[in-house]
Amino acid sequence: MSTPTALPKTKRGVERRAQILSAAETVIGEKGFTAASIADITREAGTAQGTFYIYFASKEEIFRELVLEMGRITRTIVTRAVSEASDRLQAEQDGLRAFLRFVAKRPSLYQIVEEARFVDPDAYRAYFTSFAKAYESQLAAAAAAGELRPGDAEIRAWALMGMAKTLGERFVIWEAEPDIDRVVDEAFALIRTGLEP
Amino acid sequence: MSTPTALPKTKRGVERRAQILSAAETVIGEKGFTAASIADITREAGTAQGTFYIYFASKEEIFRELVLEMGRITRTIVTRAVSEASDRLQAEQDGLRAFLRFVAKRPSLYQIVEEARFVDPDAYRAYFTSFAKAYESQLAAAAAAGELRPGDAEIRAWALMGMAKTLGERFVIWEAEPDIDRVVDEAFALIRTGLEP
DNA sequence: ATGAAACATGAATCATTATTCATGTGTCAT
DNA sequence: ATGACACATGAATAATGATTCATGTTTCAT
Repeated sequence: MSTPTALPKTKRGVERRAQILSAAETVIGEKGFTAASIADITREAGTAQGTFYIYFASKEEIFRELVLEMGRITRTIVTRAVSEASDRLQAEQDGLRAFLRFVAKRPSLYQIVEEARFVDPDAYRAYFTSFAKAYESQLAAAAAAGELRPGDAEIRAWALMGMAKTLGERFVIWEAEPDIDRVVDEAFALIRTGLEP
Repeated sequence: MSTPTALPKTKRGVERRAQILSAAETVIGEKGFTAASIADITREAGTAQGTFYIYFASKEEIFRELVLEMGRITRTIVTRAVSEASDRLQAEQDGLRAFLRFVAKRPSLYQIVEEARFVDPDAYRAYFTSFAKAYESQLAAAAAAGELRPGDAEIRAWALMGMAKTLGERFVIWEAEPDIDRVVDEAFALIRTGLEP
């Protein structure tokens, strides 16, 4: 059922596992978890169906793996983008842009994280909570340093994450030719100075 | 397959249909679309399985119905809350509060709309797009009237919707005893004046 | 070079569930 | 009050697709 499958021990095994994982990203990202069958995944990977179960205990397990991968990548990308900023407001703008570019590049992983809400709620929560924790402490530090207007860092973190998520969906995923810079500029203006005239 | 089922013609029929719809909201809201079986739904409704197909052509059809219902209710609730506001900023605050209260009251419908992204993407898009259209025109009018700082109304609408959605999930759905007023106050402060000191 | 451990295969199994249907019972316009 | 239509039943059907397994083939430490 959920015996955590051991990692492969040969070079070939490592490659096969990666092939299958990548195929799963493609297929599940396109068709969704339920519609994507193991047969679809192994066909995409170019292996027999049984091979799947050498590397993953279940369809759920490979899915969780994809969510974890997505978490690692997103955090890395955003952290790197933000680390070069001179102040916190600049970091907000850079982070948003990096995130939206990532969504444009890997829309499938974006889809997968959202579907995790239903397929693997714990993984979903962990993904956002771990992101939010880091985000929150950055915001709190910046506010304490007077770089931001005072305010609740936790609520801000989630509000800003939600904004980014939905902008990514609407203006990147749904758009044939996303204009990321325009979205970043407008959204950042809102984040920076608000709606009040 | 998808012959749109005719509406019931007797009083009993109308009641049964409503029973089944309500049971579906409960069961699908709790277990999710895939895990919720027709048997679960009819058991909850207290009818035989076959009865389901007198009123709905398929599991997908009843799901779409629930998404549409959610759309009607959300629009009604938010529109009503907003219509009493004296200015647009006040409307933002009132609308957010009304939305979060609704989420607290009907978490199942909230879940269902999010799952529509995978089960019925058209319905999902229609839900948010129709909401966004109205929201956008309100924001545009308010900006033109000088009640808001100038800015792109479409991007603003989606950014604010995204914020509300995620705050609802994190601070209402995930929280045993949501403190909606606190969330509204903090989020509104962000919306009003932004992060800049 | 070689054999034990790893890996690969794909057809068969097995469980789950949406949907149908043949046979009733209830409703309500006349 | 009654018959035509609407509704109700739940067991049978049928499709789907995850998982297993018996039988090979490949790898690599020795």
